[in-house]
Amino acid sequence: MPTSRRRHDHKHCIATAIAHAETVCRQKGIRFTRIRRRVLELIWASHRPALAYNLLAQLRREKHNAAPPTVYRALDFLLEHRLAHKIESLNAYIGCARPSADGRRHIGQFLICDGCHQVAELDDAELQRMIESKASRAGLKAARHTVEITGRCTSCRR
Amino acid sequence: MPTSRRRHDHKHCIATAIAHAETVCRQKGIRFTRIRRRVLELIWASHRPALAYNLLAQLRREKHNAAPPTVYRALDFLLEHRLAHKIESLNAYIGCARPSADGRRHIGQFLICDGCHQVAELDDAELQRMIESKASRAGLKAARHTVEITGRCTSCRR
DNA sequence: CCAAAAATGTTATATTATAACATAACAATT
DNA sequence: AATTGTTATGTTATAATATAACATTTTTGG
Repeated sequence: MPTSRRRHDHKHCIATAIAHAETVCRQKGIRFTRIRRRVLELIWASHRPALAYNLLAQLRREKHNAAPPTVYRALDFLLEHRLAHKIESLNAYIGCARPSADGRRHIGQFLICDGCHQVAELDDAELQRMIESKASRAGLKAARHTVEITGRCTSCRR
Repeated sequence: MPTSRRRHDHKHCIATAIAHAETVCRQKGIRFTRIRRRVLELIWASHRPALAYNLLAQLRREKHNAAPPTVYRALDFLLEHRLAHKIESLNAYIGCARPSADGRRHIGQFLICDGCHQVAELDDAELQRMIESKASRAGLKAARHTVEITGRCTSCRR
């Protein structure tokens, strides 16, 4: 759980994520609009997964006419381009911490702490290979996977 | 994907699952009531995950006053005692195919076919060990995990 | 039987997500 | 600058998933 290291410079996390998103969007020729950018910033406000309606409430402070589709469309965009991920077991959204600048297929695995609710992302090729291999042996050609590991992080165990 | 084998005797699946549930409940001294049994039977009607409100609609045919809590309570019971599992990426429920008669902690992994929507369950110790080890190395003591692998089963690839 | 505990009934509502259609902004071309 | 197609956003309504809260019934164990 890298994010539990004390006093990490979180503004730097946000800035990096946004800069990366800009690069990706420029490269792909897709539009990083104000709404999409703002939603991504709000998601990155912490290392805890954000709920869609919380994002909406925050967005509304600045943008009175924001509605559910406003947020869900932005989320769909961010998920599609892997700038964010959905944590299925929480129905919540988190910024992608393992951007792959290249077009490589990226499938994360998530570590969720029960105590502080922080989430860290792995992108472990060995684990992915084992998953694909196990699936294949059972007759399924894996296209993607959801891996969410829940427990207690080091700080929360102290 | 074992369930895609031709003409498997599905009534046998159901009967086995119900018989197992009876055994488990007797052993644990918990109550396998009519509602709980019926919901488990409905879940086992196929190897596809069942949606809670579909279960409710079916239940209502026989039990006019069934309401959302009727189904969700039964589901909670079945999940708690690991007679069923929730597929998080689908918000749907499936019967547990890997009953452990002993009290052993059982955490499944799921194989989901995009084509026929059937789900098979693994209970792979090696995979679980790798997951726990990767989590541990990243500073998380894993307590449980959600592993849902999506792709195409053998029959659907033909 | 009686009291406590567990399960179910009942009503209402919270939370998450999408449908459907209208309008606006943008981009490329003339 | 006007035209046109495309993408993004606005807007209203509603679907789908899940739980809260409290009343009543059923079961269990003394």
